[in-house]
Amino acid sequence: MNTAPRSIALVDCNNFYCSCERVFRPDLETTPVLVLSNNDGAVVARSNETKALGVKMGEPWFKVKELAKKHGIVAFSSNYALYACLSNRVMQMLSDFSPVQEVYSIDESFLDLTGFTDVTERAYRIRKTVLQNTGITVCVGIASSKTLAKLANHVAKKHPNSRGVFDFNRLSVRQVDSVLSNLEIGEVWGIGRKLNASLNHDGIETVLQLRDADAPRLRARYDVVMAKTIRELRGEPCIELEEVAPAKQQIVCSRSFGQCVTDIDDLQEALTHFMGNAAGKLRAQKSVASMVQVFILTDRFRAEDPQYCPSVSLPLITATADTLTLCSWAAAGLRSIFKAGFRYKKAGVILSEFGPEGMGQADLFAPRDEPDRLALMATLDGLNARFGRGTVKVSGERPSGRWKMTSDRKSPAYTTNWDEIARCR
DNA sequence: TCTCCGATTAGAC
DNA sequence: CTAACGGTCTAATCGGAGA
Repeated sequence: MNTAPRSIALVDCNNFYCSCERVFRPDLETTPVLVLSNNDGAVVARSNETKALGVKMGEPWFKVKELAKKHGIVAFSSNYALYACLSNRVMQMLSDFSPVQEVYSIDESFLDLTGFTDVTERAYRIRKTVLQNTGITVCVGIASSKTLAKLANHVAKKHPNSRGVFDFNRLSVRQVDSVLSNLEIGEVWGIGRKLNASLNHDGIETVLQLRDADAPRLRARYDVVMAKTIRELRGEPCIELEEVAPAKQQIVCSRSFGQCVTDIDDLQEALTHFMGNAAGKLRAQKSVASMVQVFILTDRFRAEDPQYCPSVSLPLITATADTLTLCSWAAAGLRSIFKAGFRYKKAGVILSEFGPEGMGQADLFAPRDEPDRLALMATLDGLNARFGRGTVKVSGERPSGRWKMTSDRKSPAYTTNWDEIARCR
């Protein structure tokens, strides 16, 4: 009988986007830094110094701007190419420390360290290796379930004397209770704002209280996810590591515009651009889609403007991943919902109802995609992979770019674009 | 009554 | 100088429509 607990590690990069920006700007090591969402809308990452100044996650940039100026906070537009590149390097490095890895998000990996005799040492080596090779600091939380590993990571981040590693498995039962009694349920993976308030209302405030709550009663009041969370808090692993990411069921590409757009041709141009992006992702996972959805939105924050947020669903007879075909469906969709006289702020496309590429779907007599069209798409994907996204794209005639998002504070593409590296001194 | 669907909600990052 | 609040994705649940 094997009674040894699992050792599941959650490795999480600290202030990831900010850390990425600093990798190429060591002069900003002690300067407060923040990173903005697409369209420079809201704060999505803060360095420790910025957090200390009271800047909140998700705060709109226009509300922070004054404070930023006053304290010399350096703000960056988000540079996803840079973050993805550094993420890949970090994840690759982490894979050396365990045969079982789940890349959970752009800055987090679960690693199964069960069976290693030197789990804590290994965790410190992970930290050291990633820091030395990329300049990015990570924290490691370890426990017998993913939910507890996430909590352990939170403790490692918060308590400097942990030196970045915290392992529940090395604690006595009493010590675990003590730690859990000092954590609020909002820190638990899966407990968001609504559930937090609702549980508080039932008198459950600490993680210890949640763990020891009457499970059947909570199961009745909440859902199966809550039941799993409680079991995981008790140390019983019931959420397994997913080593291979399952294929997406839906691919969305949407953006807010830098300025409002009134012209159907501008919306068309934007949708063509978004569809190029979405179809590329679709082909990357070797799927074809048989549903296209298109939506356009006015600015909900301008209460004085008339609002109009239509969308349309277009079921396709023939599933496809061909950008040109998908773009013409998107264009048809747009024509069917567009009304002049509104100020549109956002638009997007959604692909869904996926099937495997090359399978022609259930209807054997349905028309197939032209083979030379497939070859064209393969060539396009190849060029974009080799020379960077956007090297080759479908042309919406008369490109105006009036729909483009604001991104005034973007760092150069250090790791992906040679020209921009050269420009940066 | 059962099931399937779309829309809505909640959560994560 | 103004006005200014992100993008993707999954799972659960619920109510209505159709079998």
